[in-house]
Amino acid sequence: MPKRADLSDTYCPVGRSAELLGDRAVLLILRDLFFGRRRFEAIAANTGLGPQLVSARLKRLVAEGVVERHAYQERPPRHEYRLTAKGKDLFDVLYAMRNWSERWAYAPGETGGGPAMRYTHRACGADVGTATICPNCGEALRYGDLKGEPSAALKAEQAARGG
Amino acid sequence: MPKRADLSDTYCPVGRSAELLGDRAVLLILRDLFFGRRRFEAIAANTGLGPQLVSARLKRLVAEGVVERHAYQERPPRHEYRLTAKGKDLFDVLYAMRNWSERWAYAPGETGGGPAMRYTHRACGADVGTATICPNCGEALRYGDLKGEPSAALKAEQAARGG
DNA sequence: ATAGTAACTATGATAATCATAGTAACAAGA
DNA sequence: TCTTGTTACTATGATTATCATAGTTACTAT
Repeated sequence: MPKRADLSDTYCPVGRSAELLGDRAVLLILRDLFFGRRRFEAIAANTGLGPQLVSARLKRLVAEGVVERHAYQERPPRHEYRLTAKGKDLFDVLYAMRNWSERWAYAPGETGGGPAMRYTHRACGADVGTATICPNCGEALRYGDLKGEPSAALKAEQAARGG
Repeated sequence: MPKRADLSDTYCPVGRSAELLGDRAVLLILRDLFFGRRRFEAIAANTGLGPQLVSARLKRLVAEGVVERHAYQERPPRHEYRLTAKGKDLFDVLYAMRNWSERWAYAPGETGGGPAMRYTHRACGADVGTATICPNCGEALRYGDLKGEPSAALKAEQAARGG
C-alpha cells in the first residue's frame, strides 16, 4: 500500500485498534496464537500466509507488545511466539468476530447442524452458543473460561493445511 | 494487493469475518455508520479515506448485506448508507475493539483522566467503563443500550476533520 | 450564468502482497 | 563425511491495492 494517514495517534479508540486489527494477516495470526500455535512454521502453514508476511506481522505484534518472542532452545536457536497480557486481552475482539460469523456467515446446514466452533464454559460445562455471558450460570466469559471444539469440517480443513 | 487465498469459504468463523473485517477502511466506515454518519461525503471526510476507497468498501459492505443503500431524495438523486440487522450485529466487535484500546492504547493521562469515549447504560444511567455487562444493573450490553460521549479531545479532532 | 453541493469515477505514482526460491544453523542417519 | 531434514526466516520480481489529485454528473440556489 502507499503511505497512508497513521491512526495510532487519533483519539478515537476504534481508530487506534483499527491500525493494528484492520489487517487480515494480523487477525489470522492472532487466531492461531489463541489456539496455541506458537511456532513460525505452524502459523504460516495454517494461515496460508507467506513467510515474509508472517515475519513482518509478528515483528509488528512484538513491537506493539501484543506478542513476545521466546527462545525455547539454544542449539540450534529456535523461537516461539506467545501472547502477552495485552495480547490475551484481545480475546473479546476475536470472540465477537466468531460469534458474528456463527450467526451470519454460514448457509443453513453448512456446518452440519451445530456451530463451526463449539464453546463450552469450563466452570459449568454449558454450551455457551454465541453468548458473552454464560446462559447457564450467568458469568461473564473471559479468555481461559472457554473450551473450544472445532466441528468435524473445520478439523478436516486444518488437517489438510498441515496445521 | 495481489491475488490472495479467499477465506470466505473456510470453516473457521474468525477466518470468515477476517475477510471482511481485516481491513482498516472497513472498520473505520463501520465505526462512522455506528455513530450515525450516513452520507458518503461525511464518511470520507471523517475517516480521511479517499472517495474511491470509500466507494469500493461501501459497495462491498452492501454486497455482503451489512449495509444498505437508501435514496433519501429523488431530485437530485441522493443516497445514504445504513447498517442492516447483520451490520448492527457487528457492534460487539467494534465495542470490543474500543474496550481494548481504552485499556491499552492510551498513555496515562492522554485522554485527560477519563476514557476517550465514555459509554453510559441508557437503562440505568451508569458509566459502564470497559465492561460488556453493566456494572450497576448486570444486564448484557447490546447495540442501542449504550450512549456514547466523546471526550473533549476526540470532539476537537472530529471537528477539525469536518466530520 | 455562475457558483455550490452530493456522490461519486478516472488517472498515474507508490507501496504492500504473493509465489517461489534461497539462506543459516544445526541434528540425525547412511 | 555426506546427504537429507527441520526451523526460522530473507531475497526477488510480478502483481495489485491504495493514495493524492483532478474531473464528472446531476442537480439547486442566487
